[in-house]
Amino acid sequence: MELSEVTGDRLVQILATLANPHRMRILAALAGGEDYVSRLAREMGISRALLQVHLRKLEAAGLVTSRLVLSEDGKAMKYYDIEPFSLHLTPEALAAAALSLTADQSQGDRK
Amino acid sequence: MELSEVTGDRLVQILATLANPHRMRILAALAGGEDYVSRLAREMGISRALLQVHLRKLEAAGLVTSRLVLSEDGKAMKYYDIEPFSLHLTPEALAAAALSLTADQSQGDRK
DNA sequence: TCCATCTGCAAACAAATACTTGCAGGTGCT
DNA sequence: AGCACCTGCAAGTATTTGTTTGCAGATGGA
Repeated sequence: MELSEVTGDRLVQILATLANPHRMRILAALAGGEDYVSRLAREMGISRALLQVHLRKLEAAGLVTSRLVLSEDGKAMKYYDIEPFSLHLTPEALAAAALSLTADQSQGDRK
Repeated sequence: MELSEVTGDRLVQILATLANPHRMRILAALAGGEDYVSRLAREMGISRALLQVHLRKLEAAGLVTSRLVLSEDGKAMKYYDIEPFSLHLTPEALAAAALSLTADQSQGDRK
């Protein structure tokens, strides 16, 4: 995914998603190869529920993908993998992205 | 500012700061040249108080700088300017940054 | 003096986020 | 049946973030 391909709104979503220690560490972990939820939670030392919440956000932002795999012993495992991206942030790039921010001037038109 | 120069924690701060429509538009406006608070607020159509809050965040993140200028007619004007940055975000780069996240595993050790 | 401009900030409220806890369903093995 | 795995999600609470409103101080000119 390239910066030139995303709208301002989507860029905001992506940046907000990346701006979190847990999610950053999750990406770091997945950078070493795909993994399934329970195991990843154990490796990171966080609860599965918490991990799931973050994984859902990462997936919503398009930063990771998931697939359900039936293991040999019948267990359903959900594997997550990184969706490659390359976002070169510069003042000019952001200025360009800002042009495609939705009309209203705040964040997600409140009321 | 380069990605390799910032710690994981600082990167989180920077990304969180960028992940906001108002602040993105402020940067876009400043990309066209420095400006002072009141004028910028008028141009953007937002309140001065709101703009100030966002400018403070941008400055705290090191994305803009400010200087107080005494205009000819004696008014004190606060000019803001962009602090150039170039952050190339990739899974690998984030993984590297994640290594320097502070020990605790959540966001800003709560209690 | 009154008005227009510039600045700054805090208090109060609204809304979005993060996290925990608890419950639910599934398989297979002993 | 009971235990060890796997999954999913919602309710409740704690915390952070965003925004408005209101006040305050300064200058210069009519």
